[in-house]
Amino acid sequence: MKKVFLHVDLDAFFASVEQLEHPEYRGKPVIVGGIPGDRRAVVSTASYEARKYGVHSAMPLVKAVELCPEGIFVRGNYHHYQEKSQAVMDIFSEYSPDVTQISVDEAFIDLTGTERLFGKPEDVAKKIKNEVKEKTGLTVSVGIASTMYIAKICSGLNKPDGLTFVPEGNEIDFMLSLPLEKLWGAGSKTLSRLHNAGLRTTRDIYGKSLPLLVSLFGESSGRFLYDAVRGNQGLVFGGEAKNHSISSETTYDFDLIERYAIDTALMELSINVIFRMRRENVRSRTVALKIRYDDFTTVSIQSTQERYIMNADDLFARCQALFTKKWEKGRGIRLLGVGCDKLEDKSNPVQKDLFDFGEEKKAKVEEAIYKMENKNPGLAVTKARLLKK
DNA sequence: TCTGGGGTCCTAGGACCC
DNA sequence: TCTGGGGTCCTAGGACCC
Repeated sequence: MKKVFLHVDLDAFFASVEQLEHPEYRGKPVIVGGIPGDRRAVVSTASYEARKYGVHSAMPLVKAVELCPEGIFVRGNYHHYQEKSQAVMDIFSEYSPDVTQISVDEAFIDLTGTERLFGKPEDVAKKIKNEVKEKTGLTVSVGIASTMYIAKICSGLNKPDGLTFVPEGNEIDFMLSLPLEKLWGAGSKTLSRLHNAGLRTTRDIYGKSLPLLVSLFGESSGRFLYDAVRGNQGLVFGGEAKNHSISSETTYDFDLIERYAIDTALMELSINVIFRMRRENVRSRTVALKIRYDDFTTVSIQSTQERYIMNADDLFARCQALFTKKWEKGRGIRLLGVGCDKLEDKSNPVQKDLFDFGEEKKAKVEEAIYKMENKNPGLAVTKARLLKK
């Protein structure tokens, strides 16, 4: 059966949502990510009006303010974007049972075998674009191809409000006409390695054998490059994950030096992670701690214990222990992160001796707090220590 | 211009075992 | 005596994505 995939990408998603909800923002440069004065923020999304000033994602906010002083700057409301995203994903599901969401603003839709029901892929794409526009006010860009990888690349070629189709049989020509920077999955490091190896185009890579690419770039990257220029690459990102994790990290406006402030920060991050684990009904035995110093050097340490992490205090204590091991006292810390790895589904049974029953009471208290907060989201019950500035 | 936050996957080295 | 080869698991760091 002929395979057909759509890749759909919401245009300047966060900024577009802001413009929808604030008519006075429409037609103006909107920058989501922070407001002037946020020292260490970066741009999350810039509206197309803002992009004309040279503002783009991942740019330090300070720079964006400089380039576009009259811009409308907002920190953004991610819960809200999530809801909008869900509304769009629901529309996709009307056209195929097989929708793979790979981030908040994009998804693959497998249209294989749906032609009799819904018509030609191009017509389906147009219908989806219209329906999204009508129901949510947002525009999307769509790529259509026989592989997910090519669909993903071509959805990005005619933004915004684009529709790009690579007909069957044209896959190789399409890939060989593509500048190297458009290879999804090859970032700046790989590009410079390719450059150093004398490979400047997708055609250069296409001309090399698999063993040669593997010897140059290693098993995984070599194979990736070999497949990618043939349009054969599977899902580079967003596939079914083997090892789930939940983490929370914060970059502080000013460096942390003192242990008390650090501990307060670790506790806050721990509470965050625990509550999200509870919401997702998962458990873990592995804690990961991340420290980024003021010069941006980043270190991490993790440990797996025999017992499951039972509650926020437990997680906090483990974080403190890891932190003490790794900390270079006196250096300014710009970021701290706490995470739990190797998440397991909590509904699966667990061996008794991997449970610490002494810690269960605290877990119950947290459970109650969690329920209270769910009932009344305005109420933030939290550790007294976190209430002080 | 001085670099967010939330993820996933890969690699290399060490420990440990047979 | 001065040294194998393979497998697996764990950890730290890094690349990449949106």
